[in-house]
Amino acid sequence: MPHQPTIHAVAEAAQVSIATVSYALAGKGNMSNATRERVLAVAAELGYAPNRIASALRHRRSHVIGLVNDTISTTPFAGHVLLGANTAASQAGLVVMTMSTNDEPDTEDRDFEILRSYQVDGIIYAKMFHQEITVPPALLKLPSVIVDAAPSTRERPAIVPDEEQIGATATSYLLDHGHRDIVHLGIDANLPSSRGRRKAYESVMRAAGATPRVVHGESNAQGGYDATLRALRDGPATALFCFNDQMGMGAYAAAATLGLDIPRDLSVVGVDNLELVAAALRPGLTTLRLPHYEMGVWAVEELARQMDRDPSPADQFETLAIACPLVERESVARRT
Amino acid sequence: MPHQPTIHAVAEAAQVSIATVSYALAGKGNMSNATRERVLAVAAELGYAPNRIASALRHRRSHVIGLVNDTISTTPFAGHVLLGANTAASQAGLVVMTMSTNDEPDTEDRDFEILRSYQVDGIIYAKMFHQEITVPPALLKLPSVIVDAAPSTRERPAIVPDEEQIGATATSYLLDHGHRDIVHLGIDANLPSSRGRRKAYESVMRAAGATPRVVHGESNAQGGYDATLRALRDGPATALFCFNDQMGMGAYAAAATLGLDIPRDLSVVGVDNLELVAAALRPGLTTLRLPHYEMGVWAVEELARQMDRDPSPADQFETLAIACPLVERESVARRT
DNA sequence: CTGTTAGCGCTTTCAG
DNA sequence: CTGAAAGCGCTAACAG
Repeated sequence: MPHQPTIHAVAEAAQVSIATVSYALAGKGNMSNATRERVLAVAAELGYAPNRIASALRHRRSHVIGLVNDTISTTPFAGHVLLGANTAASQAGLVVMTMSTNDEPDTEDRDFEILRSYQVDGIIYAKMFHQEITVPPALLKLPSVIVDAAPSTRERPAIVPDEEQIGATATSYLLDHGHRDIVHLGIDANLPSSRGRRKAYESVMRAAGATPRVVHGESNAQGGYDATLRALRDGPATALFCFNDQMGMGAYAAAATLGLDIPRDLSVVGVDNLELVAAALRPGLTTLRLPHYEMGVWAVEELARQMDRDPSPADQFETLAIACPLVERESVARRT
Repeated sequence: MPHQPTIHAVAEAAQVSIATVSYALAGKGNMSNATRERVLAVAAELGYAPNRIASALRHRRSHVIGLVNDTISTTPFAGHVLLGANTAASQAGLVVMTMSTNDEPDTEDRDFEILRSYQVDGIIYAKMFHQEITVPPALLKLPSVIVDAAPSTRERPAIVPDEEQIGATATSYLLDHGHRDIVHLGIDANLPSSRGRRKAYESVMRAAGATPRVVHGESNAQGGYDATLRALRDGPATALFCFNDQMGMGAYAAAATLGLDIPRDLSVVGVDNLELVAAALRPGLTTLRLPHYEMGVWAVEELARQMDRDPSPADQFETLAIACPLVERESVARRT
C-alpha cells in the first residue's frame, strides 16, 4: 500500500525542519505567519495526516477508548449505546475500539488486556440489560465507567435507567387517563428492572387509592399473551402496564383472541420502545424509551472527565439513574 | 493511573536484557529454556503486556481494522455485522475500531482520515441495507472491503445478500407447499433487493406455470397491512411472499381484520428474520435470514487476505452474493 | 546463548 | 524565529 507521507516529507517539501512542521500543525510555537501557512499548505497538498500512533507513544495518550459489552446483537440496545458513545467520542476527539465478549468472563479479561495493550485511555463497560455486578478488577487499573449495570461497590461511576421512574411514569400516565383497574404484567426474575418497576407501580397505585395487581409471565410475546389471558380472567382490568414491549405485543395478540379492541377495551403501556415492534403494532404501542443513546454519550463524557482529572485512587463514585421518556402512541384510551 | 510495566521493568526483574525479553515473549530467537521460562514467569508476575502501540510503530502493522458504517441503530443488522467482524477479528488477532458517520459524506471522509491516522491495517465499509455505491476514493488508499453494498467498479471486494436466491427460495418453498396463488408484497423503491427478489419470484412462478402477481406497499407494517388488503381484494391469494418481516407483520394484522387464520387461510413468508418480530408473532413468521453476521466474518477474513498479499494496485475484485437461509416457523401451511 | 543499538514517527526542550 | 536531538516502548540486525 502507498506509504503515507511523514512529517519529514512535509518538512522537506516546505523547506523547514520537522519541528517547525510539528509546531505549525499544532498551532503552537512562535513562527512567521508566512511559514505557518506555507507548511499547512504543503501538508494539505501532500495529504499529510499525523501518525497518531507515534504521537500516542510520545504523549502517553492514545485518544482511544475501549468499549466492551457482553453481546452486540438481537436487541437494538447495544446499537444505541454504541452510537451514543461514537457520537460523543467524535465530539471529544476520541475514537472507540469495540470488543464483544460473548458473555464469557475469560474472553472479557482477555479483552481488557488487549485494550490495555493498545493503551486505551479508558474503558466503557456496558451490559445489555440492567443488572447488578461486581466491577471486574481489570477495570480498576484505568479510567472506566459502567453502563446499564450497577456495581455493588462505588469503585467506578455507572449509569442505569431509572426503573422506579419507569414504573411511576407508566402508572401515573394510566391513572391520569382515568384507569383504576391497571394490572402490571411483570416477570419472575429478580432484577433491578422488575423490582423497581413493580415497586413504583404498587406505590403509585396505592397512593391513588387503587389496588395493585401483578400477573407474572415470561418476558416475551408468548409470556405477555398468557399473562394477559390470566389477568383478564382473574379480575377486572382496563389497562395493562407491561414489563416490556415484547409482552405488550403478546397482550395485543391476547386482546385479538378475546375480541377486545385496543385501546377502546384495553389500554396497554410497554417499556423499551423497540421501534421495530412498538411503532409497527396497530395501534402503535405507547411505551417508555430506555435511554441507551444517552447512556453511551454520558459514558464517554464521564470517561473524559475521569481521564483528565486523573482520579485519585480511592474515589467514590455514584451510580446515576437516568430518566426514561414516555413515547406516546395510540394504545392508551381515556376512560371516562 | 498506575503505569504499566515496560519491557525494561521485566528485563530488570528477570536479570536479562530487554532483547531477551522481547525474544522470549515472541517465542523467537535462541535461548535456554530456563531463561525463557523465567522471563515468561516474571512477565506474568508483573502483569506485563507489550505496548502494542510501540510495537505497531515499529512493525508498521497496527493489527487494528476500521469499521465504518452509515448508522448503527434502529435495526439489529448493524449489530450482527459488528458482532461477526469482532468475532472474526479476535480469531485473527485483530481489533476493531468503529465509526458511525450518520450518513453524512463529509463525516465519512473525516472518519477515513482518522482511521488512517491511527494506521489501521484496513477498513470495512458497511452499509445498512443492500444498495449500489461508488467506492469512496479514500478506501483505495488501503486494504478495504465493502459490506452490504455493491460497488459500481471492481476496485474493491464486496459482499451482499443474494437477492435472487431469496426470491427463489421463498417462492419455491410456497410452491412446494402446494400454493399457486402466491402474491408478492413488494416495495416501490428501485433497489437491488426489491428488483432481485421480485425478478426471481416472477421467474420461479412462471417456471412452475403459476401466474405472478405483485402488490406494492410501503416497506413497513402499515404498508404490509394495506398491501395485504389490496392483494386479497383484487384476486385469489393463499400465500404472501413479503418483502420484509415488517410487511409480514402488517399482513398478520390485515388477516386478523379480515378474520383470516394464519396459516390455515393464508400463508406468509417474510425476509430479514428480525427476531424481535418474527419469533414474537403468533404463529411464528417463516422468513429468510439476512446473513449479516456471516458478512461481518467474511469481511475481516477477506481483509486479512488482502492485507498480507499486499494487493497489486489494480486488482479486480468480485462482489459476492451470499445465500440467505430459510428460517422455518409456523406461518406456512401445506395446501392440499 | 545474550546484549547493544538503531530507528519506527512524533513532540518538545534547549541552543542558536 | 528555527533547528538539532533526545526519547516514548518496542523489534531485529548484528556483535560478542
